[in-house]
Amino acid sequence: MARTTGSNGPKTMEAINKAGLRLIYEHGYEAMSLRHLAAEVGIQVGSLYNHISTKQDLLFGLLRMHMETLLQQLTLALAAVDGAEAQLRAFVAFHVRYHIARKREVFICYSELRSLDPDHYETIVGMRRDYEKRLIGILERGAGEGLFSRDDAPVTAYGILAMLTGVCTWFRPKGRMTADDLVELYTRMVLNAVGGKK
Amino acid sequence: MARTTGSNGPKTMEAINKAGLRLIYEHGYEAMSLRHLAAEVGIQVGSLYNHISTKQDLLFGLLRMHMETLLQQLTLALAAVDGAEAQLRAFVAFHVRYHIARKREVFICYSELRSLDPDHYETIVGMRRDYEKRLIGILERGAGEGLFSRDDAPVTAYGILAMLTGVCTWFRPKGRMTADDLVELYTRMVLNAVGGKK
Amino acid sequence: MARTTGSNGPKTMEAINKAGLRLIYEHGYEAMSLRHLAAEVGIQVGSLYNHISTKQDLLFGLLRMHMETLLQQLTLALAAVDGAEAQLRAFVAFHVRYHIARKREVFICYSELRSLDPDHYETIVGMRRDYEKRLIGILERGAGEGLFSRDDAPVTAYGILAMLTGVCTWFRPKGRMTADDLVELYTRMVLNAVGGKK
Amino acid sequence: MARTTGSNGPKTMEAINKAGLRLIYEHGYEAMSLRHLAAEVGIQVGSLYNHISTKQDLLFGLLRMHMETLLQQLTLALAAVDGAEAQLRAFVAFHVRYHIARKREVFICYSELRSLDPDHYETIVGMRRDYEKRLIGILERGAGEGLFSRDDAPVTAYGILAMLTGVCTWFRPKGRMTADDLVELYTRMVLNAVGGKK
DNA sequence: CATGAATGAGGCTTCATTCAT
DNA sequence: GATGAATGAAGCCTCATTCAT
Repeated sequence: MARTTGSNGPKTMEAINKAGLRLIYEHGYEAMSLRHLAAEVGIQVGSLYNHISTKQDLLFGLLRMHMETLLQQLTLALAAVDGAEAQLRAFVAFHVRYHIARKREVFICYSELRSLDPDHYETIVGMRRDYEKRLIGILERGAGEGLFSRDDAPVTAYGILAMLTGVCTWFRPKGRMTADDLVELYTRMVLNAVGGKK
Repeated sequence: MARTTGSNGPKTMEAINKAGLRLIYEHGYEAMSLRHLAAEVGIQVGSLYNHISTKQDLLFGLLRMHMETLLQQLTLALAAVDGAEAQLRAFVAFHVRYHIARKREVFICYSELRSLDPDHYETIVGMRRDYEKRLIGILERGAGEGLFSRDDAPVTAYGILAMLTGVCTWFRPKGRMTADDLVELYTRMVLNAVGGKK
Repeated sequence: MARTTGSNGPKTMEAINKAGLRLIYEHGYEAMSLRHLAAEVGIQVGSLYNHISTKQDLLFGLLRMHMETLLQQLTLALAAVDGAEAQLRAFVAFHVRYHIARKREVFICYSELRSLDPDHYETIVGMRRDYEKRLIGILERGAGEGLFSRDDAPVTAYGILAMLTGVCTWFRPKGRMTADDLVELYTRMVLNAVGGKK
Repeated sequence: MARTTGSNGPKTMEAINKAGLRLIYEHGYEAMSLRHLAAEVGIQVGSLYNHISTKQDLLFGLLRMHMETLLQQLTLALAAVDGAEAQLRAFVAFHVRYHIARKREVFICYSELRSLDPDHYETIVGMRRDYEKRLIGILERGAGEGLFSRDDAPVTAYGILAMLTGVCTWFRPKGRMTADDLVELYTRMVLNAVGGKK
């Protein structure tokens, strides 16, 4: 499949990352064999090692790149707006859209954490915690301003994140609902869920 | 660990299920070897086959048993109450408590779906769909009675389920929050999220 | 080759050791593949692992067993005689005969030291040093009694050992010389070499 | 190590030989990878092939160069003296000093014989036999003149060679003994060992 | 019911070598 | 002369599964 003969260095690396992402998503890291990956890229198994150092490194590379992009883009998305409510809206919209667009990266970043070496594990989990702290911060600011409920902010955040992240499990772009509809619905649900006034 | 030498038939099967559940939870189905499992149970690899027919069957057995229990207990929990709101409260309470108590079964029932043979996959996914339908039914009834919002019930249900199920990822019994606190908080959040009056 | 079908456990282990010894002797540890070894034994490669834990362990097992036997037999050989000269004669006779009889074990015990893991290396080298000390002790006792020269005993011992050990490189049982002839000649050379009177 | 970037042709070849000698000495021919060698030289693997034709050729080149030098130098050393005893003394002194000075070349010339292709093997072994014949010749001449014992000259020679060659295994320049001391001691031992008068 | 030895496939990784640039 | 990407074979080792005892 996808034989990119005559491909040069960078192209091959890119092809490995792309195919690797898909195969890990579909079969899981443990279940994906490098044989399979190489076949998908259109090279010999041994040739993979001109581009990656180990199978583990391939996984780590994918997850780290994902987390870096995620954090970067979130920063951009939140920089644009002021006020706790607007920021919560922006967070929900960004998170949902990003998770729909990159459902495979997101999925393996959760499901394959346990396949990481201890060091790599710590790195990724640390980045994830940074991400969560952004939402927690918004909730706390909102609660401080009397906009949101004063419930435990981390636990509230975990609930919201789980709910929003769930979309990459079931959302289908051609389903009953558009991404816009979904963002609107989930924004309303989240605002209601944390709504202090009432 | 758990070397129960001299164990007789049913006890061994039980030990296999218990150790299998833990090992699959900790390492994943693909990454768990029968050698590992046998060592944990305290028997030789070959002896496993006096109790299970294949590795795949062990997984399927665990997942099916889990889903059967889940559905059964949900039925009991919902049978006790009347009215959409009370049923929604009962659902949230049941789901959260059950997922906290059986986090390993719940986790592998999501994460190892892809490790199932096609037939087994259909069976388990079918049972899961039954479970989801119970919540969807409650939401629709509540919407019909004007208690809940009239948003897309399945999508709303998916959001709620994802949020509630998330607890088995992060909840620690000795953490800041008791299970009761958590149930209360999440019940409120869910009711707010679907609350139609406003 | 050498298909011992229907062979049971201990027999297989023995066959592995025997074939392993020969192959390591002929090709060297690094150059001997487990494929090759398994074929020689008449089993599949994977089946080797029912008897050995790693390739390294196979090597270590062979070397340790060799050194243990060597030390044991030397003790027996020296226990039978009294006096430094008689002991030196006994040492030479024992060493030459043993090294002729077990030339393969002896050879790999020198040549494959570097293939051992650090721990295993220390163990074997330690046993070798014990062996050398026996000869050094005899030389020192003899020198003390005025029978042998008073030259540096360890260096003298190394020279003697190298000379005697050399036999396993070139001695052929059907050659010009019998083992008895060889023992006689080398005994005389060694006694002359260390002879103090003069 | 030894990264001599910008090295030109002959220098690179020299660096390859030097590093190759050391790596083969330390790890063995089979265990030394060209990757390892290239890294040591400071070039890429592929670049090695601008200087050597195969890995086997690298080995053969090292061994042949060693044997040529050895034979040449021996000729020089023996040309200087007359008489069997003086020649034996010269042989011992030369052999010990050379083997101390070039212990790595000497060692691999024994240990890696088996790694040579049949043709290369014959060439090197032939040169070795030439070398041995020089000592055998001396012993026979000495025996003919009544200076040495009339024992089997080749076997006597093998014993002497083994003893002398052993030095490259254990001799340390900063040890208890200087090279001069060693030459003196071993010369005496050898003369005693072959001494006919007595 | 448990054992341990066997199978055959397949896992990740390294290797010597080639060759277009 | 050097590079780096590719090859294809082979390395050690682990796997799920079977079966005679």
